[in-house]
Amino acid sequence: MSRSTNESEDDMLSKDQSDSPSVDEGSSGGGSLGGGTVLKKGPWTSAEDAILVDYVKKHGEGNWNSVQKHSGLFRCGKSCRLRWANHLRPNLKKGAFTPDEERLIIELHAKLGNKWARMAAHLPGRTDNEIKNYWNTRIKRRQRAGLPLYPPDVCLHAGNEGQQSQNLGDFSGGDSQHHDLLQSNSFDIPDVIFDNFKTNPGSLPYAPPFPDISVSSMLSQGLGPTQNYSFMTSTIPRAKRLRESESPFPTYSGNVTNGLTPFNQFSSEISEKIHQRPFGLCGGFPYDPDPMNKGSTSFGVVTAGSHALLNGNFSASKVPTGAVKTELPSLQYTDNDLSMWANICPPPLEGVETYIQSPPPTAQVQSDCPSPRNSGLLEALLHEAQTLKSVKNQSSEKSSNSSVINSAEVVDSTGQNLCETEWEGYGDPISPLGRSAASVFSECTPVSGSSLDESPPDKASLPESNVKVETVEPILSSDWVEKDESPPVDFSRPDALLNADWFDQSDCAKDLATLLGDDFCSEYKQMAGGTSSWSCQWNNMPAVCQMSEHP
DNA sequence: AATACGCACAACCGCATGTCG
DNA sequence: ACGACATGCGGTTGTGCGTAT
Repeated sequence: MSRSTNESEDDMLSKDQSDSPSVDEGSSGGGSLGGGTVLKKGPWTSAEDAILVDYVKKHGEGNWNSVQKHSGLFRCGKSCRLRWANHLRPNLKKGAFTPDEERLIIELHAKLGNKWARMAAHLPGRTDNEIKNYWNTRIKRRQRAGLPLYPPDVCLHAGNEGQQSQNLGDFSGGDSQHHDLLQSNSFDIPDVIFDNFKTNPGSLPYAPPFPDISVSSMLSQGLGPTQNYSFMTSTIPRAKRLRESESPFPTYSGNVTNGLTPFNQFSSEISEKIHQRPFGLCGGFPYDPDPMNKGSTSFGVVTAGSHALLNGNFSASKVPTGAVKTELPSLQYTDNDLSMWANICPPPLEGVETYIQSPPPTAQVQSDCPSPRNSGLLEALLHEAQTLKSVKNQSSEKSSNSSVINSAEVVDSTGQNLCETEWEGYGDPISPLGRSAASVFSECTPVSGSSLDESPPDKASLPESNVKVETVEPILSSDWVEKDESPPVDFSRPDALLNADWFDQSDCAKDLATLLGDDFCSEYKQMAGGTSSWSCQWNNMPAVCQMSEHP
């Protein structure tokens, strides 16, 4: 931002002032108005800026097309508006982004996706173009380095922050909000959430045991789980954020104690975002809903913005059927994409096993399931929660991992990819929520080293064939770590699959490891071995989506 | 010193949306 | 309801600078 075209523009100034602007059709070319007037294009000169500023002072913003008429500027209204908004507008903040701003951008992008204008609304003095440029260069850098787009703690915060922010009002009108965000210096998870979760240590960290109640009714009644509804955010343990403290991203250690209820915040946003971002609260993440992209391909759904690309884990064998954009964080589904949900939505509650065993879900379950398309994101959440709940119930009814093994065997016998089905059990691959666990892994993998942006990926040096799950030390619970006991398989945890014996031995495990990336494994190993705080995080995790008010 | 490359930035373009007659 | 117009937004491209080779 420090760069200014004015210096070079000044050189052009004399020329532009002496020459008719209409003939400036140099390298930048020129446009023409209907009347035959050739509109100038390319860099703005100081003189033009002055003219535009003067015009705005006199006439105010707006009526950009009349600028050319009244001010003599040979610029189209669009160009004038852009110039004003990005450079001439008062209170514009110039210079590099501060760490706080960078952090906020990341947070906002995690929430909003490529909604630069909305993000800019949270960054006083910054323009959408600035933010966009910053982000684009940033993702290029990270993409090149094979790093996840978001710092792990951002993944953790994103949903929560989004929830919090909703109580502060709509984004569009949320000047107060972004001030709060900036001033509070607190993107941390409210401690109240963690405290709450301590009372529910057995609850699913990312598998919300939603009660069988209508989400829409919850919305309509304005009630819902309060502090415990932090579903996706809590999938990223705090330990990751601790690691993040070593990153160039500032670590926000303050506590958000605004007394707001995340669910209320969330729910208030749902209706607004359902259509534009069916991915939902965490849909801002450019996560691939399907960690392996298999669901996408198998159902012919293009998951634009698949982060597999960004992570360098993209498999050529899984090229989506459509055009793949290298970056579409907002992951907005097309109607076609959404329409698929109705066909792949597993039945609630008891349907998981059936769902897992069933070959193509398309022919399966749909009737009872409120599809995200039909009923909105929250219903999708509910659906997933129910699915997860079923999984958990199964795993608890039987011995810790037998149910999944059975499911896996069944699936294997049907020829369906175990990994796919297993992950589907945690979320529809195409569902906007399907990213819940796996995509978090791929996206929010903690990054060791001192720089998230610069540190090269470890995975690059690891041959895929060497990816063995047993090399990945499962996230350890501090209890049995100290006791040197074999940990029970807790399928409520994303790493449970890696810990399970079946996983070690299955071919799909290798596939999964390959698809998730070696960094997934190695970093989990790092987490397990590098810090015990990670293991503690699961125990202290907020009861994701657990509604204490609705046991 | 010359070149290639990456980065940051500015600006343009196309499309979507809103407003008004 | 419809079309024209204005505006906003996001994606993309062009350009200059700094740095590495």
